[in-house]
Amino acid sequence: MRYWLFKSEPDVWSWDQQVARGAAGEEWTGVRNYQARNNMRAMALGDRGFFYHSNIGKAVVGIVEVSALVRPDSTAPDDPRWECVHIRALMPLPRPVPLDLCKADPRLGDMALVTNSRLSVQPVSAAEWAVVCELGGLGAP
DNA sequence: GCCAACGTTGGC
DNA sequence: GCCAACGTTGGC
Repeated sequence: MRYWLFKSEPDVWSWDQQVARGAAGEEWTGVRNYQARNNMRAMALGDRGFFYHSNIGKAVVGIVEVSALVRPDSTAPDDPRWECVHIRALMPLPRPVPLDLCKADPRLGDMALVTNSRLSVQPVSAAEWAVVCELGGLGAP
């Protein structure tokens, strides 16, 4: 299983809205960046991802799961370049992990969230995944 | 609201 | 294929 991070501005699409979709999940529309799209092409069913609130909040707030493989983005019907996966909410982080906490943690120095702030769909390493989960109050010993 | 960083577009 | 101009993202 691989790990990812999905960014959303909460006034456009928030964690609460994602949760409200339940197990049905939701199409992750709107990505118009090749790197981000390519990351979605690399996703497998059941891959996990962080749900990150950009702009407002600036924190990792929850965990999602890839619930449908990449397919054409329904919001770009005339442009076959753009594709997206579906994701569903699994659980919130007991404590949201703010961006500045990620920046301050030396173990996350290479995380794309820290080094490439403009990429909206990012890969997360297994080590980074474990650190953010720990900071968020999940799976601590 | 500003602006730096970055990606994309299009003229040459 | 280069690169200047432009647009967008997202932190501050």
